[in-house]
Amino acid sequence: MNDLNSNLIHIYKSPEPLMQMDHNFETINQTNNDIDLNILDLIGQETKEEKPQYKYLLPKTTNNTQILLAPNQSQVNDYTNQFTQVENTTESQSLLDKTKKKGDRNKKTKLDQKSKSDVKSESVQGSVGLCKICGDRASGYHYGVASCEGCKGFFRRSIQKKMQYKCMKEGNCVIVLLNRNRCQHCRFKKCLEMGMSRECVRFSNNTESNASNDNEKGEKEQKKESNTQIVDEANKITNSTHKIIDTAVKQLAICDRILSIAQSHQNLCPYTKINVEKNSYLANKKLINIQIVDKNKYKSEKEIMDVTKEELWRCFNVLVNQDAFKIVEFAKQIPGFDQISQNDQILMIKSQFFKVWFLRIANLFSEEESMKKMCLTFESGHSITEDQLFIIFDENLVNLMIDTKKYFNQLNLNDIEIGILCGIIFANNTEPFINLNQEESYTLANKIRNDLLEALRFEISNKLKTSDNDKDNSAINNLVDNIDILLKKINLIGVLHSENLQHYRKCFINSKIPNLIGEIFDLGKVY
Amino acid sequence: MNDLNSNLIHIYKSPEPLMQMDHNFETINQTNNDIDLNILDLIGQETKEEKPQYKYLLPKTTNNTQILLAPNQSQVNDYTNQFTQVENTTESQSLLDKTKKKGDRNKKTKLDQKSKSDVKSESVQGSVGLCKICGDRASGYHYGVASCEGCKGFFRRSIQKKMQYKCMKEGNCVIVLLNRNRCQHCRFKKCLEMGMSRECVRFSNNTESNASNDNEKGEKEQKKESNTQIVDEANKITNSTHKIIDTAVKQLAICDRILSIAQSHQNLCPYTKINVEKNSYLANKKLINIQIVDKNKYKSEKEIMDVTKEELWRCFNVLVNQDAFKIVEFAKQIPGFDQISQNDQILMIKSQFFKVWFLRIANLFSEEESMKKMCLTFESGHSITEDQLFIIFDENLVNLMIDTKKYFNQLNLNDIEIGILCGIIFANNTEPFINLNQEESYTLANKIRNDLLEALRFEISNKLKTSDNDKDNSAINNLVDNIDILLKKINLIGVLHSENLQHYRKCFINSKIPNLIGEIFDLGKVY
DNA sequence: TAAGGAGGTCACGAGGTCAT
DNA sequence: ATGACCTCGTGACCTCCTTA
Ligand SMILES: [Zn+2]
Ligand SMILES: [Zn+2]
Ligand SMILES: [Zn+2]
Ligand SMILES: [Zn+2]
Repeated sequence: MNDLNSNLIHIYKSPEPLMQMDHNFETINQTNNDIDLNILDLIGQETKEEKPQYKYLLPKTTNNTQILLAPNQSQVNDYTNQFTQVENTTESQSLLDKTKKKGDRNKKTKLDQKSKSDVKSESVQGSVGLCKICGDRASGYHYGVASCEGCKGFFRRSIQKKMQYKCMKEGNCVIVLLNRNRCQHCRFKKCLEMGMSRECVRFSNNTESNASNDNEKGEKEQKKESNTQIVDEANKITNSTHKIIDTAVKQLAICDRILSIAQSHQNLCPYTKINVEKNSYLANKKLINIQIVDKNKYKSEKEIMDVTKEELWRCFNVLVNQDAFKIVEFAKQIPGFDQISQNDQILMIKSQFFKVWFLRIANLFSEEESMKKMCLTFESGHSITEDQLFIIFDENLVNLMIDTKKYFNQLNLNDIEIGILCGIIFANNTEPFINLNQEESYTLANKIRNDLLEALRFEISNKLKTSDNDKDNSAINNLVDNIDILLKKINLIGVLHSENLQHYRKCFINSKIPNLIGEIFDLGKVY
Repeated sequence: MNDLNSNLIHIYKSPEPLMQMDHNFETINQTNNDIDLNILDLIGQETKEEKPQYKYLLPKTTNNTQILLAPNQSQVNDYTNQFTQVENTTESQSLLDKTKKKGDRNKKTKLDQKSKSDVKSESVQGSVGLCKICGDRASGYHYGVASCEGCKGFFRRSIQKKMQYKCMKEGNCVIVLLNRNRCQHCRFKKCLEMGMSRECVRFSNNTESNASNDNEKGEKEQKKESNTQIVDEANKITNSTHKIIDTAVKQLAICDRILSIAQSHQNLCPYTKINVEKNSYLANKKLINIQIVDKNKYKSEKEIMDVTKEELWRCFNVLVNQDAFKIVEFAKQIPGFDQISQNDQILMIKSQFFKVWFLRIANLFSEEESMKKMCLTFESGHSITEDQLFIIFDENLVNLMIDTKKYFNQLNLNDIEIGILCGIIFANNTEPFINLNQEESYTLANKIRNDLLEALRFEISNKLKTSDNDKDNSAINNLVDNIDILLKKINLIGVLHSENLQHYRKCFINSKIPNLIGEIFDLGKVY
């Protein structure tokens, strides 16, 4: 019967069965299974009744069909469902679980989501490599095998609920990231094949577990997969594609961030190039001039100076106060800023306010042609001269402001970059946070800062984009470094300014200070 | 009031108000609007009561705040919104909204007894926006597209039940919420157009901040004129990034398609290189030998030949029949094939069967060393020689088969490519469809074909990938062209074979033909 | 204490249900 | 047939716990 190479001999016996085959030849006769099948059985019945032309088994014989299609059989009609989970209704327990969980869900509070959006998956990546089951990025060794969160969870659930899966195809589905959810049976099978085991002792011995894994891996992989080729390729493509997508998504996020903050800035800062162009404050410049009418009232020059100084200081504050609203609003619109506790939002605004204010208005801190002096022009058109500034503030501060402004000019920043920088300055707060857990505020602020730095770099590299790559990078780095210097200068301005404030807090206690500015600068509170 | 360049003059009048400003200077006094504001008003109240230190307006003065933030105020909320994507419910929103939003952060805080529906609707709307198909409120991403429950269910039913719709108009009905139930055909069409697909399940899970953003962003951007520069730049980046993502997603879909069809092929075709290697049919080759025992029974040589021919033909059919089940099954597993109406599925299988069969078995249609003749080996190990084929079929057909086989060898296709090609051949059907609206079947078949061609090209380019790009493309194009020639040859085989069938239909009416093959080849029906 | 794996949590979206 | 609502599997993220 099993003679290799033995030819089959058909021996003619009688005309009725024209030819007769020897026993061996039965193997190429129709097997029993085949007898009644026709296309419709294979294609499956449609609900509507038509097509009498394919009449074999047209009446529903689902059972027959099931039996007859032995090999691939039970799924014939289910292939449509191949994405659904076969679901074996592990009833009672799971139902209980669910209802309970539902209760929990409602309890969910704000605490988690702030942290949720933050960290994302990046923390997990790296070291471990790829999931042995599906090729996704592994998050560590789970149940003895390097595997991803998905396969880990899947295996845990499968064991916990004692799931019984059934394959819709031949039980040899290829499992890769792309399709790992399409066949639970084969996924579970592969988990086992790869050596997953719930009993796997947790911290037995690293080397041991590694070794055993490797062994099993070796064995299994040999057995496994006629289609390693396919799997490898799929994994390769999937991974590279995911990388591309990750990058692109990240870019989109950055772009989104830039757009957001740039718009906020443009809308809330009257001193951007675009807004200045539109409104021409400079053309409407109105210099502030303070004259003491009756000088005799005062005993000394010094007293007159003090009075003048105080009034200038007051005017300055009134003018700054008008910007203050917008600056505070801008801070609030920084993506992520509102995640920080209010205490610390206020803290950050207070500590960084003057720096941001300066950077915003730097564009309108320029030389008055007629006077050859620097002149600071506000939105309302009122201007304060360099000389007046020297009256108001410490000499060092004003000099630093002028110096910084010059440096600022050299960098030739556009509105977008300035907007981002304002955000960075806010996030750069170095005052100790006062929230219950400072750490959280610190983390949040740091995230904002890093995100914005990333955005800044992206924006810069976009601005400087040319055909030459290498040159770009150095140019970018150069500009970034210079911006860093600028930030340091501005930071120093902030420091000097707050020193100045100390003086005002002591000397001009009764000055009428706008409330917002008063709060920001801690003025009018020291009685 | 608007004197350009008019300096403000502060005239000292009395010591009490140390200085007095002229009218103009009032403009740099606090405006009424500013009077009551402090940081907390701007930052917004936190629910817990703390911080007495910022006492201005600590009691909720939401209305005031609104009024006071006069200038950009109504937008102010918008800007904030743009980060959280809460749509403007166009109500008398304002700070109310703001506080609500804050609650909203914690997405499902049902503790807030408020109106459950409110919270829910907002959160739903906020997170995904509108249904891409009908404009209703989307309930999430379904089948890859932001869509409402209605469209989701509609698409699911359409797929599950393989519905065939027909448009009563021109097939270009506009689908909106109000009329979405008027024309199923166009609704389904729009679902597909918007990218709904069962295979394309959304993968990236951190769409929270990105995916939903971009569309709405786009709308908003158009409204803003002020900073076209930013918008342009952002749009440019966004668009290019989206293209990247689209490409990547498409790649994933292609990869999925390849994976799916390659696996089906591997599972259902015994003649793939891998399967042959595993099972070594060739080693078990059993030649079919038909001998007429009693030659005297027949009058002429011709009669004997006819008898032999019929028996060989019968054997051939039995053997092919065993493959037929798998071939039909394979066809059904072609992604998208089950969307076609059953009539036309059957039509396609019937018209393309022999071509696919040949391509599948081509690998085992090879020269028998001992005989120096071509020999066709089936899964069961039974073989049919070239000579026998010449008996069974027309000389032209057999010659073409041999020629095609040689050409096939030159191309050195791998299993994956052959699998995809089998799919392409099925989809290549040129017989007129018999479904009520042929157009639909045609469209579907064409889509399958194009998808598979894309997949084939992708697979080929992957296979041929080297460091050199240009060379690749020409190599790819070359191979694609050659495959095209192969397909044409195979097509001709199909044509010749069906001509041969005509003959058998007439001459061997009483042959016992396996049912499936009988139906596929329309045999045994012509009484 | 840090590292890292165990199990738990819950938003999300798949398919299902049933009053309309 | 439709779609609001339901059930439940999935996996990214979390906390807890063990071990070095
Ligand atoms: Zn995995
Ligand atoms: Zn499976
Ligand atoms: Zn819809
Ligand atoms: Zn229509």
